[in-house]
Amino acid sequence: MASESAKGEVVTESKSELAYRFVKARIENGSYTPGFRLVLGQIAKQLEVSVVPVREAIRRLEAEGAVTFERNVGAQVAMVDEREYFYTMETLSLVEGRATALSAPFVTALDLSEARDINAEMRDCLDHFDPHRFTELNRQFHAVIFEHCPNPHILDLVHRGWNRLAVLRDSIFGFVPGRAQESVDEHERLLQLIESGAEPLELELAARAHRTGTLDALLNHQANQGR
Amino acid sequence: MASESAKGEVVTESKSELAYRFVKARIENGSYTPGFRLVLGQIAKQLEVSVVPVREAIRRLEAEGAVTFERNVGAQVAMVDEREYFYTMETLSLVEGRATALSAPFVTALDLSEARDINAEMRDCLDHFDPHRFTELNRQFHAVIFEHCPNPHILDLVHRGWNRLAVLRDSIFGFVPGRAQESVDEHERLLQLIESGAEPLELELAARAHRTGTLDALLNHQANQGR
DNA sequence: CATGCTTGGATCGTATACGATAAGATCAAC
DNA sequence: GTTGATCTTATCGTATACGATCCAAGCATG
Repeated sequence: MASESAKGEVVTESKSELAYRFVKARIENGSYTPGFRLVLGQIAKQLEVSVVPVREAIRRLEAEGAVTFERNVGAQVAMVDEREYFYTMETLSLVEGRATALSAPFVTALDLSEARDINAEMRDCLDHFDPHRFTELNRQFHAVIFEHCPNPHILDLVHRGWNRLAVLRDSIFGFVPGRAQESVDEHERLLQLIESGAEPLELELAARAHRTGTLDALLNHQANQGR
Repeated sequence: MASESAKGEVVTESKSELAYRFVKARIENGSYTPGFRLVLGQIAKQLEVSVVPVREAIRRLEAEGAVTFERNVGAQVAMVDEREYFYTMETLSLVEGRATALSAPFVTALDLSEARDINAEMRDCLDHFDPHRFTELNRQFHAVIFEHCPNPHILDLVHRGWNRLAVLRDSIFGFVPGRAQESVDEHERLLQLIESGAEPLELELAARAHRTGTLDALLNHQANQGR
């Protein structure tokens, strides 16, 4: 009874969970790019676990839309069509808007301060030109607000959307000139709306516009580059 | 080489898939009600398969939000708070509206006719008072339209929402007096809009209102019953 | 030289087995 | 009779093993 808890670490992480986080992290940080083939045995060997939990992790990711899995053939990181992607982002903005409005009443002063810290660090990223970190912080920013969302189902829809977006994160996101600055400013405005107890609808529309703004900027940017 | 294909049946269904459909069907038709405990070994025995594919199926359902799974404790059909539920439906309506608008250009005359057949059968259900079948047909109706949705990610958000709603389907849905009739009429109107090549925005709003109408009716109904 | 068949290896799919965990039952002490 | 500790059992979590499947490379045949 002493030996297993002697590990010091929190004992609570199943192998399956480990594999899940492992693969998901690599997809999100771009090590595994869309189309990358995920071989169960390989991953299992890397993590020094058997294939069973790895398989389970992969199927979870499949259910989340981050990977595709074909019977007797194997899994690969989901491929995405950029055009589809933009529509998805826009639709996601509808859900995010709602989630923001629902969460607002439960956001504490501490959260607001934390969010402002994150936002400040995002400004720094603008100067240092660190798109990767910027994107990460952006996610954290919204997470601080959404973590209070009283409706887990809606929150789940948001997370699912994020998982999808995650696959292309670094290839699509990054800095669209000028937009990142706007984005940071809009964050501050969102916080002020929350702070002042704005009407849910006003918040919803503001949050929706925040995402839509990014989308428009992205499309313009790509159009200007002749895509 | 002869023996395995001699089964006549389509060989293509993994045990895991079998288990997945099995459990999901029972959740949807109400055999497994929210809170029902899903014991891996039991299900495995019923299906005459080992626990591994069952486990995989359960985790998939977990990722879809239909069941909850606690480490070393087990799985159960997801519990839902009705209040949360209504908000979820409303938010889902936003996504469904978008999905409808995106799908419309690809809906064929054949689809329209099929949809009308389904809708006619829904009218029959009104007479025979068959809520279960009505709900099933309702899902089919929308599936006929959505199957053309050019954006799999958005479609996936819709399906995920449906999966969540499925858990409570028979306890929440069913007939709200008068609403079912309206619903059938709105379906016909939606079909006409699609047929006439209406603007995407018009379609989106109409489809959104369709869902929202059901929600309002539901809330009123429950309020009148003193809930 | 092209085409179809055979064979081999890599990978997946699932069964079985066993250790680990948690929840309830039993029993002793107060 | 209540409380607390120990024990039992049901169930989960994962490793290992093996059969099934797919893919590609090589060979035979026209």
